[in-house]
Amino acid sequence: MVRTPCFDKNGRKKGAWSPEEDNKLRAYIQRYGHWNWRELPKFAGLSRCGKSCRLRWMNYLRPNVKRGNYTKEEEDIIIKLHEALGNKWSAIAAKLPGRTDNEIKNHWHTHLKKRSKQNKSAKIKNQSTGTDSDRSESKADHRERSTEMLKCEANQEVESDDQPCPILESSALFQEPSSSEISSLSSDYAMLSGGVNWALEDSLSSLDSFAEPIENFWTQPFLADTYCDDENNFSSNFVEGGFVSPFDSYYDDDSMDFLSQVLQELPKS
DNA sequence: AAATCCTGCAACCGCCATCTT
DNA sequence: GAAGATGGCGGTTGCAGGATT
Repeated sequence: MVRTPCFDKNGRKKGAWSPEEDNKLRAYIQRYGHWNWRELPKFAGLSRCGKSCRLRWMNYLRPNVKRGNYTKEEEDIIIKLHEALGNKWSAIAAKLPGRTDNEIKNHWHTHLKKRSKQNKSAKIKNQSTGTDSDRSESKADHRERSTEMLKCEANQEVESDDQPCPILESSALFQEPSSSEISSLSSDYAMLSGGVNWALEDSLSSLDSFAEPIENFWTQPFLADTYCDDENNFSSNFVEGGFVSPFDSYYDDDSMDFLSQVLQELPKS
């Protein structure tokens, strides 16, 4: 399901990421943050382009990225937001904590696009005839729709077992920084994650072999700016009893208003 | 069992916006 | 204000694995 690794003319690797590369990137960003995506691969010991590193981090490695198993609520929100915003995947992703724009885009194209079309056409039919629209649909349409409905039902069953908490709960308790804010927060995650140490320990040994000393002019200003205040304490903005504070909302008021508006418009189930 | 088709998703590419010099 | 550098976004592609023939 992934591209086979290869090298471009500059000798930079392309294609699927190996676990070792993941570990290196994760360990580096957790330690130093991503101060410059273009330069980062050099310092992290990766033969990748900066864009590739950024994408890998944003879509796969960064903390709190939810994977798979979209809830019905999430799907409804995506459809609603897509109606309102169009293909503004990053804007849509900003309203769905833990979901990346790429993932939402993929999910839209593979699952929701069809469903959205069907909803729209059903609405139009209902408006034009005012009667049961199912009778007029073709066999092929019906089969397609039935399959989709079965899929939805199956998903819901799984979700009810595994993920009882819908999006509302995650919004309130599982605050996710926007992609731009991740930039400055990633380093804090690194320092604060504590129990969630990922493969840091494993990777640091290899990291040390190439990493410049801490006095390196690239890293030092970054560390000073983002990790600590003048007293070498962690920034009080992010620390609360050793965790990222849930009370500093990563969303502005407009975002939250918009989201609650969308949620209110969802049909009560 | 083999061949072909289909699906899902990770990753790449090119463009545009913003920032820096 | 211009030019270059960088980050971010959306569209698209490549490919593994499952489904179907």
